[in-house]
Amino acid sequence: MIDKQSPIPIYFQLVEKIQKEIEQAILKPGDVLPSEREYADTYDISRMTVRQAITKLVNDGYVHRKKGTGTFVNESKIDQPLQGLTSFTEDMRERGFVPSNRMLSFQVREASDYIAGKLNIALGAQVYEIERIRLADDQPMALETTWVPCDVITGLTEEVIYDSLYNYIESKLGLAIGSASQVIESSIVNEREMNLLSLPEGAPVLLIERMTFLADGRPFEFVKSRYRADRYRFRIQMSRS
Amino acid sequence: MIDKQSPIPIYFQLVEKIQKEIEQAILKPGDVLPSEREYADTYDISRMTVRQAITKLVNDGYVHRKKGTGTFVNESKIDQPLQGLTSFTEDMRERGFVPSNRMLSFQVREASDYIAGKLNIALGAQVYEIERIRLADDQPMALETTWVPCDVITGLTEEVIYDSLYNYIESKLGLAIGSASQVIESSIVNEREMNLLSLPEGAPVLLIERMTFLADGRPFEFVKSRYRADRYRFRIQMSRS
DNA sequence: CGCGTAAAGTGTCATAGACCACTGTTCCTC
DNA sequence: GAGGAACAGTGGTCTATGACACTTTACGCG
Repeated sequence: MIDKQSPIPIYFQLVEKIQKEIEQAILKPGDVLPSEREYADTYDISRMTVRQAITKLVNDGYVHRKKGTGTFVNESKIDQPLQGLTSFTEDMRERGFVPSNRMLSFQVREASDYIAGKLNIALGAQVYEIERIRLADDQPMALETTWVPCDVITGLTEEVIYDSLYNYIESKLGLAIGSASQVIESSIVNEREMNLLSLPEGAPVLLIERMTFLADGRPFEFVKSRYRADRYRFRIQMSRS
Repeated sequence: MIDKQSPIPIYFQLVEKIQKEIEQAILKPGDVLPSEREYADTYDISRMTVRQAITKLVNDGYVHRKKGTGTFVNESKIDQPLQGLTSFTEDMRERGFVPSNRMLSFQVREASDYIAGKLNIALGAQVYEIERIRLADDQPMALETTWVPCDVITGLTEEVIYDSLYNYIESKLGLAIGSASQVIESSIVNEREMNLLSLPEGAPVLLIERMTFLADGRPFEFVKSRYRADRYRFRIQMSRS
């Protein structure tokens, strides 16, 4: 288990061992770890070395110590960066739904003042404008309009859109997606949305505006979505510092 | 300088001493700290104790170590909680509003099944339940109910709440806030909210549920907020990977 | 049976010494 | 002068040990 001859420090071997046990649910949230003295005896190493290992696990958010009681596995692994930037397609798959689209319109047009400003492109530059209904398990989930500058994302077709825009950008164009800035607000459906999303009058919807940037900082997408509030909740993880 | 008889641990006295020197610019960014052995000699303490102090400073982002070279003061610690996890108070200040509260109720009670489950505490354990109206520039912005387990956050008073809970936890209790998980959804005001938030019937509100965790993984706060959709938009930044 | 106290177990703090790998300097050789 | 080897200093790792404070459990007294 612990190889004293290995060039890998002993304390680090122990860190990895305990991490693995937590990930494999051998040690579950709330469980007590063996005591420091016990680890020291078991592996015939110094207690200070055990301490060094556990201190690292504490700093990494895996466990916490309780004076006079023991060391316990934490509830939520803070470390897991599972909650990153995802597309609708990825988002729905993660939630266990089968995502699909109903295309309403796909066209190339000149950017309006508003859109050009958002995407930081010249007024009147060409953009793709895509409007579609987003479905999850064939149920309408959201109405979405997307604007993409033609000179940044080239060769866009309806087929690409049916698959996954993000996948196309990363796999086919070889561009790295960097970050996104989103604004979320609450609203009431208008008449058009009522019909398209099969909602009654006065139903609440979640408005999400998203600006997405490539890793080099160029904006490549501006999206306005209206999600059915009865079917969709937006989840995020955030951390201090 | 270092008092071995003090109940304050030696390593911690050293941490504070070095922190002060950095804050008072006696040690400037880029400067080398005295070596571990030098500290040990100067204050006649063990090198391991010095090491413990410096390790804390490394974890807190004050300094970094360079093998075979020395320990250096980091560049100015950028105040970073910006796009991260912020309280209502911090959030509003950032947006240029003056935040305030109108307390509706403040009590200690037994956790309901639902709340105990959320906060991962024993059923019937004591929690603070705080309900208040959040104001920005004296205009009602949100209705918020907060549950805080008594055994995790001790000594909570109305005065503390009027100031800032997060500030109290970090400054007074010395606990580090770790991460939060939020769920955002859209809804329509109910009658009670209508009156308290001065909204017309059928107005949309943004529901935000937040679970907040200490750095050690313990949940310390569960909040349900209802924001006026006409005044509040939720902004987030996220990045890939 | 209840309550307090003792014991056992835990993390916390601290000591002193040792060897290692890495970095920068100094000095010697060619 | 250039190159390399030796050296001194630094952080990184590890051992072995001890005292202390806090928490839970067990026991024994009343």
